[in-house]
Amino acid sequence: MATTDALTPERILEATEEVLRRHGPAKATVVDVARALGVSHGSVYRHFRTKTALREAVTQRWLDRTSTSLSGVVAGSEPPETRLRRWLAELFAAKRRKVGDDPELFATYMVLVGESSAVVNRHRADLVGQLARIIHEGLERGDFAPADASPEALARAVFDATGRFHDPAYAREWGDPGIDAEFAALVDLVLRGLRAP
Amino acid sequence: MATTDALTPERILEATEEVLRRHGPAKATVVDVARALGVSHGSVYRHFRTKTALREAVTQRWLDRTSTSLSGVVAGSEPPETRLRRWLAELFAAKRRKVGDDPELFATYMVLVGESSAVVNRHRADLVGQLARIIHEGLERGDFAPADASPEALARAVFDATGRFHDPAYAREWGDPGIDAEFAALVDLVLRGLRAP
DNA sequence: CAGATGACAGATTTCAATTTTTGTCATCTG
DNA sequence: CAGATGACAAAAATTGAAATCTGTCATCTG
Repeated sequence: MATTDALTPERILEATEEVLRRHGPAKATVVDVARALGVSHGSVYRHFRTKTALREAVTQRWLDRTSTSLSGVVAGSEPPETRLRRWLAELFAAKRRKVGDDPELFATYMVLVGESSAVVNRHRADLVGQLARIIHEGLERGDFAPADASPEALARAVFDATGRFHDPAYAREWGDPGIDAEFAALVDLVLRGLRAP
Repeated sequence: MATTDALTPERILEATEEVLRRHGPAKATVVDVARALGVSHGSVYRHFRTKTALREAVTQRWLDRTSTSLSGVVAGSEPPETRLRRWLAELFAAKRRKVGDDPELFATYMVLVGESSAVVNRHRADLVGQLARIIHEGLERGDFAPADASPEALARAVFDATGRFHDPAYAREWGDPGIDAEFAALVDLVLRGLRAP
């Protein structure tokens, strides 16, 4: 079978994701991954130097799926304010979906957050960069007030301000009643802060 | 000795705080507290039904010291915007001081946060209430724009938005370089959102 | 008799022995 | 000879027995 024969990083990531889904981050071992692929664990180590690197690669792929989907909103043609609202709403929705659909992968992600892994930092920087692009456009068009802060600093502030609705540390609260109203109130406040008078 | 003779809740709390400071939340036992007081652990249980109740009482007292100090800012005579800025800055400063000066009590507090204890919820409600009073006054005076949200909802939004600078989950980042600039940027954004055009 | 005590049962934690896992590498194989 | 293998040492996790801790309560004491 030519398609499944070669042991590629891609195939290993696929198998690792599956193993993580089944066993969770605490129980999943490299030997499990090797077994799922029908190879020895030594072969897995040929492609990923450590177990940590493997976990990070899986998480990165998983997080990138969110970034990619959000970048569609950034590239949209609606006015910046609308895109910013949609972007924040979609980020919140995506995170909620991730907890609900993939609790084990979400737990893996939270392990990396706890270790403040480079992967998580890159993901955050990615998202803040997307925000900065929307805000930059809003400033240029005059929709947003030219505050004395740079688009990057504003983006960071918006990201921080909405942390309760995307930081995994708060995942437990995402099912609370009233959470949507609180999200709406916060987004309104932040957007009033950005908007030109 | 009349002053130290009676076994009062107050004396127990004092001793518990000391034991927690020395051993941390993981190692401190009720027997340690009793030993520090020179009584049997049964006597401690006469005043606090469980070890959890004792931990919560200590934490509550500790958190109340912050609330009380902040309520001075709420009662001040400066314009609401100034008080809001000061209140947020003092909350951030107080939390930083707490981590630095009392790491073990801070760790105890974080245990309760993890258990979403009633004490922590009361503390949060307390703080949001203080914010709401400042915001209410600002709305009445016309300094803040009468958004379609209630002072309480606005207060909650402000509290959530500034979480990175008071939620203990972020304590690790409070020493990062640039944190003060990020705090300032976020406060500016939030205050622009509140301010009347 | 109000309040303290400490023996006690059950729950939890600790610690050391054992097992499993990680990561390396000399060897093998197609 | 590129890539896979599995034996191996060191590190980490698991296990189960022993020790400690929590919470109760019958008893004691000033």
